[in-house]
Amino acid sequence: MVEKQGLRERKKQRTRQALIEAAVRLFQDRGYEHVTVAEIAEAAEVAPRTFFLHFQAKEDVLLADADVRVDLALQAIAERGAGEGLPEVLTRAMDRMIADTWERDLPSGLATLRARLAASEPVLQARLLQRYLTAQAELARTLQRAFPDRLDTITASALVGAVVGAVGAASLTALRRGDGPDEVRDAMRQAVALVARSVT
Amino acid sequence: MVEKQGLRERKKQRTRQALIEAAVRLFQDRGYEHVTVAEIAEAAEVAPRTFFLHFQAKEDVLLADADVRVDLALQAIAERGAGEGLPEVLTRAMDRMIADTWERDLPSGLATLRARLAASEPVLQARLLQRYLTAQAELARTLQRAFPDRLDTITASALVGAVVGAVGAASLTALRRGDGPDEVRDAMRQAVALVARSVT
DNA sequence: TTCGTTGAATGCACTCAGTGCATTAATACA
DNA sequence: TGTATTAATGCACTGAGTGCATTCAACGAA
Repeated sequence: MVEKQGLRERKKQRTRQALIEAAVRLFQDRGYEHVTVAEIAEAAEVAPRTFFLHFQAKEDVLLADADVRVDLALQAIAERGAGEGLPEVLTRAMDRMIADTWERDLPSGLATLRARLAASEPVLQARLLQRYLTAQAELARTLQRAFPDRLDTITASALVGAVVGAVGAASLTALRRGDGPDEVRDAMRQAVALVARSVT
Repeated sequence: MVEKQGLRERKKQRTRQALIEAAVRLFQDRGYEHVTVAEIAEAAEVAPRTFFLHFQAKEDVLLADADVRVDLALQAIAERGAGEGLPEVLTRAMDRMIADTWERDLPSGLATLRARLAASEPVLQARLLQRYLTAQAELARTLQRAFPDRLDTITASALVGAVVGAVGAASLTALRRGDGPDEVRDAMRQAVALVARSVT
């Protein structure tokens, strides 16, 4: 698993990591808006121009590894059991994503900061939800194919939009009021359950 | 209803409208990223600085009347009748927004333009989402205050997130496949109905 | 070991979004 | 009429992000 990459690649990753760590530290101290890209670069001991060699935009330094776990959800839909109905499949798919988020992102300190900053900075918030939106279309298509006689295109989109919107809003609200990992996870589950009820 | 406002206010609105129309036209012709604020101002025959007197940011020119629609929904919640339950109020609030969208945005092509631009420009997509999130929080707060014994903070957020997410996804899907105003409106209504069922 | 190739990092100059501040000129109002 | 507002403007500035040419260390083949 651990590919012994070349020295060049390792150096590149080291630079990238230095930028992330510098950014996180500075954001923690002074807030997202009050830190310039130039300052991040200086703290990481690279040229300002180098920052944009690794990240498309300032926000991306925080979202770099916050990948949307779409594959897990798609897989969960594919694993549909014989007698399983729509609400069960939907709930299982979302639970899979939530569990992964809870296990990997929420307990780690760095991820908590990311969540906190994302909850308070509109720009970050938007970028994060944008990723979920991109995933929505794919989820909707897969779900419709799994329940072709139950869902038309519009209903499938609406349903996925609803569940993603609900989970997003619930987790954001929980994070904003300072909930811990367990409460945030519960809020997300509650949101899924709410939407699942609409397709009983 | 038609307040005869002072000359100063009317002139201000005329400037604002000129900026919106110039922006829409230019965006249509050349795409969002390839139009500068300076060019919009020039086409509207005002100084560049004036643009930011009317809009906080470049993308706000496309969401100019979104605030009005949020107000419509808030008002609909406030007008809650004696025997009206949560699903009725929610449906009425969303219907009010949908009707306004259908009457004003869909025929003018503004909604289509917005959807098309948002689909092709990630930056714009992120910013538009950000605006919707802000509106969501306000709606959730108001809805919770209207049904304090029925909704906790998380459920209120999840519910509003669900309905906004559903309507957004449904309308986007309808617009993407080239539906006309009536079909888009019906798709949005269908999405609301879906979510409303979860709180019967 | 040598030498040509690759690519990460850099420097420079540039565009554009957005802000702060002071000023102008037209409207509102007493 | 004279005074107070305020929309619009001009100017100078910060900071994000890009295009381009250059440098130099790592790479790989002879």
